[in-house]
Amino acid sequence: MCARKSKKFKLTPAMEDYIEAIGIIKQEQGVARVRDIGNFLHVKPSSVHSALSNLSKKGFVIHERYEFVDLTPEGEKAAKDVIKRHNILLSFLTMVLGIDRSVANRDACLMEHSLSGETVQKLMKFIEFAQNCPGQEEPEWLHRFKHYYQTGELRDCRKRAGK
Amino acid sequence: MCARKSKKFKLTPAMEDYIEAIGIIKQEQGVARVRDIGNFLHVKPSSVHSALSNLSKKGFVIHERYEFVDLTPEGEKAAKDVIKRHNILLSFLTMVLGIDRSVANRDACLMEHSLSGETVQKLMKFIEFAQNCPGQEEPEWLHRFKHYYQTGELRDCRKRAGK
DNA sequence: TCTAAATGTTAGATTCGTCTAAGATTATTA
DNA sequence: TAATAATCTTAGACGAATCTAACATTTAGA
Repeated sequence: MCARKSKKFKLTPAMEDYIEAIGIIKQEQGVARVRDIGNFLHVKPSSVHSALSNLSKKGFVIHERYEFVDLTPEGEKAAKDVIKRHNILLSFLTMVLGIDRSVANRDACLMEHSLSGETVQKLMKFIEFAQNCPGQEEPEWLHRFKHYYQTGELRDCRKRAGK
Repeated sequence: MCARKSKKFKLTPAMEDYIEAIGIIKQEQGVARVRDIGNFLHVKPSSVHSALSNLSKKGFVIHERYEFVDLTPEGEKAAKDVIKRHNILLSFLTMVLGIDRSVANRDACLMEHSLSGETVQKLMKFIEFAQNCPGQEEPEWLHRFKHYYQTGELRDCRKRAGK
């Protein structure tokens, strides 16, 4: 339990952040520049540069001197994957737990690198479950949770029918 | 969104891991030695040593040459805090999402360093809510989620009474 | 067009967390 | 108790991720 040294991830959290940033910036602005990435991640252009040359060697980004930054197909795939993890966490934190969006975003940014595939899957299903209960804006159990959170009071959690 | 460089944490994830390990080992075996900590975290004794001298300078651990390792009151507090975050995540992953314990533990180890106070609070309440629904081993909504997860089928999520 | 501002790159330093290898100390046991 | 085993410490190296400061290139405006 709690071993240090990940092994599991080919990409470090930092590298995932760069790839994610490039994906988001490209999506928002069409192209990504060194400066944009630096602003997005709050690091200096020189840091971006060294990260990019690393990711370039590893085959995730394309970056010619003084040019725009782009993702390779593998980079695109990685970006989509991190962004998905981020959004799943964000949805859970805001929709289910009712956490403030900015706090939720910060937490999601940090946690998005640590989720196993299994957890991503199940969390996604859980959010779907919370969203898809038909015929209402919010399912009853979630409403009850919010009530419990605010008042500390557990209202009728009646036994389920079968079993 | 997604700024690198935490600023927020006085303790790095690595340092939190060391403190947590010491707390757990002390709790299980009475005393913690360099070697135990190294085994626990899968790092070499020399790494433990340098971490300890760092934590010692910062006032979280007490460590005299060739002696057992101990936590200062501040270290105890920090250990309790991380362990709590770990356990909350573990409970959520296993009990609510139904994730395999070993996977859940691995995820919890990585995520435990990234939870804001607000998220810890709400997640704890959520688990209490799932546990404390009276008169049953598992609340109905959780049962429904598991059904949904296994079959993809949403059973009657009836409208809640009021509102 | 040519110069100033913006942007990008390079070199070199720093911090963190790890390692290996060698030596020091403590514990065990023959 | 003396040799051996286990444990701990030190020294030095390395990779990752960042920074600052100086320099190069591109872009845009006068």
